[in-house]
Amino acid sequence: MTRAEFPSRWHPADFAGDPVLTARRLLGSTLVRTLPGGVRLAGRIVEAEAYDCPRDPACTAGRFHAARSAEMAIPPGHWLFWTAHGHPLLQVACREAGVSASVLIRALEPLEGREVMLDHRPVIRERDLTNGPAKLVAALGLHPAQVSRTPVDSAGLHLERAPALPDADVVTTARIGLREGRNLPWRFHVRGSPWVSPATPSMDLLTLPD
DNA sequence: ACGACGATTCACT
DNA sequence: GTGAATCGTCGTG
Repeated sequence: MTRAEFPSRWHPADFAGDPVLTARRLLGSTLVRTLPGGVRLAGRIVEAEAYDCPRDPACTAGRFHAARSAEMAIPPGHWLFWTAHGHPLLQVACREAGVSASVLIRALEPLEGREVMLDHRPVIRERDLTNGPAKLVAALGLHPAQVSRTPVDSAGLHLERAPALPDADVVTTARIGLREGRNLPWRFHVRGSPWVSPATPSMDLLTLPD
């Protein structure tokens, strides 16, 4: 029963460390949603960001994370949803329970279940299907109440591990949509992928302090 | 109870 | 590129 499955899955214990390293390492892995009937919706992770309180200005300066006790209580390796502008965003809790650290999955390259995803989220241009954090949640038909707080190797939503991408295939940039913490290079995406979020081009050229 | 504020998206110009 | 919609969360009264 405990023999390794192939392809191997990410397990909760894999998220006990630094969310920045984890976000980088997650690129290339596959996010799989298995519908009740057994149909698989899957996408390759091509963009991810890290959040890491309290050293993260995006959290501390703001009173934001501090009071979201429900999110902070989530143990590492479990799914959670941050909401912004009314949209639920899929993340994985990192470090340890009680600490607000996480990886935000920002974009996918659709691999399986394209028809169903298009049904969930009708779009004109195919590339708009999953090229944003709230878009991929909609395309996969994820509902926070059902998924939040479940482990990353759950039957309904799990992660299939891929070999780490070489540095040459990864672009590191500042995070998107923040006021504070813009100087931190905590966003990663697959170089040249047409499936990353539209905000990418300008961010690529951003100069980061050392 | 009320108002301000986004870890976004969409429709425009 | 600019601006509006949107709604749950959080701070204040």
